[in-house]
Amino acid sequence: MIRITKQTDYGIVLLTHLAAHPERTFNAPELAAETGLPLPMVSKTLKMLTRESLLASHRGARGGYGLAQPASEITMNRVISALEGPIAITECIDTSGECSHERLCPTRNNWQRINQALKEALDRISLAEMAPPVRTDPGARLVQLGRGAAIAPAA
Amino acid sequence: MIRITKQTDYGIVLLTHLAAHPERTFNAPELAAETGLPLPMVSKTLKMLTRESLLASHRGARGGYGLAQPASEITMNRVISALEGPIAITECIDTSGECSHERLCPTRNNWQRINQALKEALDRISLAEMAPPVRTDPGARLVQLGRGAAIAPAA
DNA sequence: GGAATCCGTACCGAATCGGTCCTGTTTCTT
DNA sequence: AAGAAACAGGACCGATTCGGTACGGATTCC
Repeated sequence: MIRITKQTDYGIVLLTHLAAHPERTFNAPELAAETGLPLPMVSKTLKMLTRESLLASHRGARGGYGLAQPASEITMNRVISALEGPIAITECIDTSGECSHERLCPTRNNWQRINQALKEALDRISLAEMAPPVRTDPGARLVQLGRGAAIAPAA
Repeated sequence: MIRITKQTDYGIVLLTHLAAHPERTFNAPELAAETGLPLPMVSKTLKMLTRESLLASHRGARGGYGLAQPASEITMNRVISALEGPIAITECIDTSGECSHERLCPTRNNWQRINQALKEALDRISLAEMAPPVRTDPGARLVQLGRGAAIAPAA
């Protein structure tokens, strides 16, 4: 439910990896190797993030990718929006005029309310917060089960 | 992006319709007619909402559906969770043990953070808030373009 | 007993997703 | 100046999911 695509998952993994090494730049094969993700997907995802200006790219030999901004200034809202495309639609959201269900459909405005709530929630989380601090205290170790990508408001 | 399915959209339309007439109960054909939605889908959606105990059903002749609880006590989190299924997974979220990416994947825990943020955002919106109050003041009329179902954190 | 109504489930076409590949274009190195 | 390294942009394909339909069964009212 309210699931993000695998590519978005990949994107976040890549971004956090970049955020963890701000001094370096990475090319696509390096990132694929270091994250364990399939190269073609990594490449595709990096392109997309660059187009949305979350990443800065450098072409040619010795080219590569780096964060376009400090990780603390990149919000998860921007990341997810960039990768999942601008909007998800059910039919009539962009038919910015009449709608045959108009009279039967008073919920329209309240979707904006939900949109807004989710948007704000994601805006409060920065990429810097997603990249885990390097833990040296063993007692504070977190349980890490694997890569997950569920956004589940399940109770 | 982070899109809900059409069925969830339908479900919310149906629930708000029910919430707007708490005294009545409706059978599936009535709801389909009054909301303008296709009957088979309406039926399917109502069943699902019943199974998740958001609706109370009554079988047999003169049967029908009604809200299982007051609209103010039903949160959008519950509604969406009920219709979109409990969880959306990318591979290894339920492989509750090892994960081959374990060392490469420090983001796992932070997904919980995002999950939690979205969950809380949706928990703050009740069904009662989605069903628009009957407006008698023309000056306060809202612009209603149609049915929409985008959950877009686009900036 | 019959009709109305909900319940479960199987099924199908269409769209989207995950993934690959190929052909540019740019830039560094020698 | 030439060639290699790396990004850029699409086209393409199989598999899954989504939107929608249909049918047989169970339950309750009249």
